[in-house]
Amino acid sequence: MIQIDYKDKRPLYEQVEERLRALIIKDVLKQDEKLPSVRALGVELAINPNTIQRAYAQLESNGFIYTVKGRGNFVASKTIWEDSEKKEILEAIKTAGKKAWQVGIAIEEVIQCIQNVYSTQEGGAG
Amino acid sequence: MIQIDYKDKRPLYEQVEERLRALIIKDVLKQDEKLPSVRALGVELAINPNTIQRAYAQLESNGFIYTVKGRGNFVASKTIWEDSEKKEILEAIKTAGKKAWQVGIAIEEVIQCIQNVYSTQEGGAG
Amino acid sequence: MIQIDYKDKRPLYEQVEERLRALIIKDVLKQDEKLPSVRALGVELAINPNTIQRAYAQLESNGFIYTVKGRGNFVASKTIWEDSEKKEILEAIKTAGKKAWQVGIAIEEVIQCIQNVYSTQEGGAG
Amino acid sequence: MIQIDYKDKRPLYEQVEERLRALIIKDVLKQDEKLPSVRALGVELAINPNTIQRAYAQLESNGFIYTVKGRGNFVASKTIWEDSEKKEILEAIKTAGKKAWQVGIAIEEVIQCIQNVYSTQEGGAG
DNA sequence: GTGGTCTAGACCACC
DNA sequence: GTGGTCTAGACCACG
Repeated sequence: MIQIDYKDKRPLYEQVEERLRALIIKDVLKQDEKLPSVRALGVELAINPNTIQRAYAQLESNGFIYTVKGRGNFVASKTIWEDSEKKEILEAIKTAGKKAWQVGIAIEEVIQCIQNVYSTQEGGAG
Repeated sequence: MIQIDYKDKRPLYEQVEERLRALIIKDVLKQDEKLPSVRALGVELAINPNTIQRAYAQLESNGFIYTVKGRGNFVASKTIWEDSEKKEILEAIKTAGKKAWQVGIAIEEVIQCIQNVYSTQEGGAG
Repeated sequence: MIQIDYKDKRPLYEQVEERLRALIIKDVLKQDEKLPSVRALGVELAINPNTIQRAYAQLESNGFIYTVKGRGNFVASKTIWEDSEKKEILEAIKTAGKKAWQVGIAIEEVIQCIQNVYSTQEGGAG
Repeated sequence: MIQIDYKDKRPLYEQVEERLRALIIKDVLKQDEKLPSVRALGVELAINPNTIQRAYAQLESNGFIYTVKGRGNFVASKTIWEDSEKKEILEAIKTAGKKAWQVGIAIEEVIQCIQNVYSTQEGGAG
């Protein structure tokens, strides 16, 4: 399902969280679909279930999944996280843009870079 | 000179490093200008000199400052870090752009956002 | 595991770093093998764990090992450092060769010296 | 006469020593020629005379110059340092060669590298 | 138990 | 005075 990179310096739970969030955003995991249990995913990734638990807790508090006691974890509706996620990403773009301006990168170069990304993604994945 | 945010969860030395790097990039600290001594800055920020030392060491190994034993730390020439810094920033923009594409933000909105940043910066500071 | 030379004037962390790097290069420490913990090696060498920590940090930033918080330090893949290491060594040979030329050592003598080293190594270890 | 690089991390006195040693080895400074006084060189390089003094002391203890109280410092005879200098350089070549062997650099490549240095030097300087 | 950060205080080399 | 190293001891985050 997902892949752990032990050479990544971030904590494991953060990696698990990021990977799952990506799957949800890309709609690989559909709304109301059940996620693997903490134990199952723990076994699959050879990771302590506590670590998986923590990743799930983060995802829940960010609105990406919801938990039903005794049943498991399920993908939440897009409507819950979509707006805040978009806002966060635009914020990141602003910050990066500011830095680009500071080191004197021309706006044309930045826009060119963005257009490259979009055309590559649409061509490669779409 | 700089300000520490104790609510920030990143390590102190990283904050100090980031703040000083920003000052150097914005050309507030000019080439060959002397930085405050580790002890002086330590006192000013109420931080242990060792922590300042670590920040300076990082800045040096990234080419932003150079150190002369017994004399102090000085701002290095732009030419040393300029290229790698630009590359890093464009990389950040790519990453952010990718995420924007994934959550379905239109490219026009991203470009609009960038243009806002540039016009604000040029008007406000330039 | 390794040996500290207190007559050596270089800092302790640099010695530790050098010794471990040598073990990695010689393939005594294999890829993904776990290094001793900072505390354990500190006890073994009668050195403060912070000093070991610094050596490990340097090795990591040079790509010789990778660190997983809460797990330990592990030997990285050769492919990461191999090229830069080779370049560095050839640079050292150039510098030494230049000096040899300056004091008037004949090229034949230098080559003879190199050949001795290689035949000794291949006979003694290989 | 010589040039100081403030971005060089080695102590100043070591740089001064190295530069002067190079001039002596290359025979730019001939035997029994007078070196500038510590004060004069200090002024020229905008360096504390104590630092120059230390460099001269090192050069003297290594046999490259000799001091006559009240007269100044003079270049010593080649015969004094030539042998030890050669030995030291060959030692450096051995060490570098050993490292080259360890990372698997072919002996042909090392020899090629040496030959390049020699032909370049003889062509460029002679 | 693992690494990572931080402090306080010491000592050294350099200028 | 400057930076650089080292120690001892503490606390935190991670698994």
